[in-house]
Amino acid sequence: MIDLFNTPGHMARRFQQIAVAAFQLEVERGGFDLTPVQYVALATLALHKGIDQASLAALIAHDRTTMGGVIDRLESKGLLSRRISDQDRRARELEITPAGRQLLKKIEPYVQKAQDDMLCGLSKTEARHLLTLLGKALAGANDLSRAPLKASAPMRK
Amino acid sequence: MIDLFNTPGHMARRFQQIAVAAFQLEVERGGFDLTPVQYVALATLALHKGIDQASLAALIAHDRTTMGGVIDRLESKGLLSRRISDQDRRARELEITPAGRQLLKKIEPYVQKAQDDMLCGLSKTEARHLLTLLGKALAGANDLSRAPLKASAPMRK
DNA sequence: TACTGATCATCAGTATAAATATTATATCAA
DNA sequence: TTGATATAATATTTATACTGATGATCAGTA
Repeated sequence: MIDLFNTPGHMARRFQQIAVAAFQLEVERGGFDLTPVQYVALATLALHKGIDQASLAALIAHDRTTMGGVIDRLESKGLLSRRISDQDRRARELEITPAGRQLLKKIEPYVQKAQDDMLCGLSKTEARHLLTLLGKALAGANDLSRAPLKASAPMRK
Repeated sequence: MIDLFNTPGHMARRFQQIAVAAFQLEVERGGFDLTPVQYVALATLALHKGIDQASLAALIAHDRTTMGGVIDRLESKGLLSRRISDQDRRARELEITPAGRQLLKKIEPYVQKAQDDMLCGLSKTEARHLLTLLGKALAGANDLSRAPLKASAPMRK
């Protein structure tokens, strides 16, 4: 019989569950209304002006279908704008709005606090060690998920 | 600016994403139709005959509401049965069916394989170390999530 | 030009996850 | 026993995540 509670699968789910809860808690404490995924998408967009949805999804290892909904919600909050690309009429060019940029700046300390919170049971050294091992595991198993992480925007062959 | 890709939050999401994908892949390869959550619920039920939904949810650190849907799907697959408790007519007593028990037995090697897959980037020693650190982090931050893990079924005050 | 294959976005469907409200039932305290 | 409180399950809403399919468009080629 498998010892469920010590499997990487079960621990992965718990860790993610705690990560989301910590994020929500801190961000709400700051008076913001933003989910973890929305934050990551917006923060990444801030660094990649004019990127399209599929490329953004690839950058943060998200499914492109899921990303559509995330973008919708960010757009309706006025945090980004979306327009059809001149170069490629299939693609939507995304751009962060001034409101989005301002939100990112104000929310950052709360996000940082949440990151610390979820590792509160570990020493500084242990925390660093955990992130290193986790990073190595992710790199090794990256291709297993539908939305593997790509180092940069997908190449045109 | 936060380095998103090395935050515990982002890594937690990726790790969970890969865990689910590895599980689906192996389980499908074995010809089964079961999600990770459904598996954990069923395997835990096998060890706790006659438990009610809320207690099962608490045992595996799941939200009560979410568990309702999971149970529904397991019931419709004929893997468990549900009846109103004699002791407490609010509660539904759950019991794994013979079909459920048989499925658990047959699916186990595939589940085990998935657990190995998601750590394929690590050596045996590193994998053990990662699980230890992850366990310690979870214990320290357990109370942050809405569905904290409880050692046993919730106590009656 | 017409064809082929790939890509971008979207849609429908299923499942997980949590928050909130409601209903039914228990339990405790006055 | 009654009234307050707690709990079990359900329903509803919002958000994430993936599968498979479709339509529009693009790039390269015959």
